[in-house]
Amino acid sequence: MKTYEDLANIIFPDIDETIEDLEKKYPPRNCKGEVTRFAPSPTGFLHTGSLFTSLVSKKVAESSDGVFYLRLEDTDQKREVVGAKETLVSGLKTFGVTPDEGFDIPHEHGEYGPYLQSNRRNIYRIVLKELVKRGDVYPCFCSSDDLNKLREFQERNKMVPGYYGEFAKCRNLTVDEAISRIENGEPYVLRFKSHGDHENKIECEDLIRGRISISENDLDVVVLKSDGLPTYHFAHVVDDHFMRTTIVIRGEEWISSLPLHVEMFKRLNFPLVKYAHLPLIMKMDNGKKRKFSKRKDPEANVSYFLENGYPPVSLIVYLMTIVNSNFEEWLVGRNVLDFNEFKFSFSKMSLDGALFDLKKLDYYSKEVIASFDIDTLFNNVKKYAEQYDTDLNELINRDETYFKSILNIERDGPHPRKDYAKYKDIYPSIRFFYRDQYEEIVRDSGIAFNPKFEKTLIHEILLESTSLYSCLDETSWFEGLKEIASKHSFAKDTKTFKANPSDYLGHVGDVAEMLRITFTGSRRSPNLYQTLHILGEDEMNSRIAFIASTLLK
RNA sequence: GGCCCGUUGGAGAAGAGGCUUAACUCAUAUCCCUUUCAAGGAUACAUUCAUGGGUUCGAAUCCCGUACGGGUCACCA
Repeated sequence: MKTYEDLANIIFPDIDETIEDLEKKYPPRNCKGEVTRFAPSPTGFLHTGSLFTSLVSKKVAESSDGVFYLRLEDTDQKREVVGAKETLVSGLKTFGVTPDEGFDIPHEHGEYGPYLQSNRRNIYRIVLKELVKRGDVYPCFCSSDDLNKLREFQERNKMVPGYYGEFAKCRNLTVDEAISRIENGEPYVLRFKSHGDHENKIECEDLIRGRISISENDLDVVVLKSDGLPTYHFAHVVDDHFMRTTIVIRGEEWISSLPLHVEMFKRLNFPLVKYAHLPLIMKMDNGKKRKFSKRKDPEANVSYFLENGYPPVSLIVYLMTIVNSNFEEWLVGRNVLDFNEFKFSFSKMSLDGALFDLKKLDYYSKEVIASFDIDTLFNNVKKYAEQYDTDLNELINRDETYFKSILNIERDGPHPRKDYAKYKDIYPSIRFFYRDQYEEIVRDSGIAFNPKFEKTLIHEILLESTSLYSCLDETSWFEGLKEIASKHSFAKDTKTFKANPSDYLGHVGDVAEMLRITFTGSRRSPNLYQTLHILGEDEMNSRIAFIASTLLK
């Protein structure tokens, strides 16, 4: 007659260490703050929702003088994607949600590692060995086929599906039988023997939701898969205990497995961590709310924002508006770039999923871009262009100083221009500054002067305007423009014109438009005077001559 | 379907029994400013808090039911 101890030794012949040893190896931290973590699995890109979760985790640690670490949950090799680890690490860095400790490339850092779950195999096996000894974990030889049949049977009979109670066949196997099947080479998994009863309710405390009452877990879940790696549930309990996490911050989708986790903590005699379950970020789809989807929503991938040239802080600021409801009010009257000084609190967190609002992102992104000083802006744009925007990059490389002066139009003063929500918007609106591009614009879309005015008149005004270049400042330049306008029977300002429209051909605005179209090929452009001086006198004259010649054809 | 969580304007939301004529931000609309645009300024936009009932002198706020939305039921996390 064999014992659980024999079983444990057969399953884990190489394990000598105990939970006790692990407790000594990973002692409680001497850190007064909260210990939080971000624990993604390397199955693809950095998800916008994950960024949100990690942002909150980072904020909580930061505001309590604690630790925020990164742990990679790579226990599902089938889903693992090459390069995903790097993407995750670099993603966090570019968004400024940098961990204090944990997984990193090339080397992880911290005293509580390894921070890559596949390297923690032995830790799980040590804990598991003890659980087998205690009879809390048992081998299960059911095939996925058996499991499917069980499930179908349960569904047919309208029973709760799952491996539990009387349906948990392998839980009642004798130790002798289990041992002989293992020795026969039969594949098996390890399951946790639940003591729970579905009829009993337990109360769980959630930092955001308060008390949640849920039925006890009664499922004998798999804790060790046949490939020797643990499942999420088990790894979560072991890792967050030995890495000394104090608050587990994760998505709302985990609430339903909370009873299982609570039961495991109890049976392991580990003090229960605190939990905070975050609302999911949602998306409107055909009038229905649903959670962000990897496949359907490009914005679910954080790189969407990078590719479009949103400054990373813009996304973070936007996410902050969802994180805490009082953030926006706090921000009023402050510089957006000071967003980091905001104090996070769980109580100001909403309970239901927010719809992702691109328009609001754009609004804050304009604020962010307008708040950058010109050098920062220039460097950011340059980096963006190098990576994602070849057209823009080509223009920048022609002459950086020239490009910088374009970027800097109307950025001084109390109300800097806010025309870009993302760097992708830059190229189409500034390319007219470059001669070849300008000619392309004129060729492709033509020159559309207001047909109200005679071509000869436009021609005359254009030629006269060349003398204005020497004006020393914008005021005198504009005065000069008014003189020209007035000379040709245009009102000097809109008001005068509106008072007696029949007395005039038009107003200065019409005259300015002629110049604007001539220089930029468009009726809309940034400040004309500054534009003119960036182009330079020669270029101005050349463009006037170019357009003027077409007028007299 | 079982279980869990949630429900205040188009969106994010404040609100903890009387101070709410429901804050603040985005969006939208109109007006002002203005040589165009981007801004900036002003105003408007929920007679009502999913719904039905209850508790109370008094409810968006407390209780119960209903509806709706979301999540979850894997050897995925």
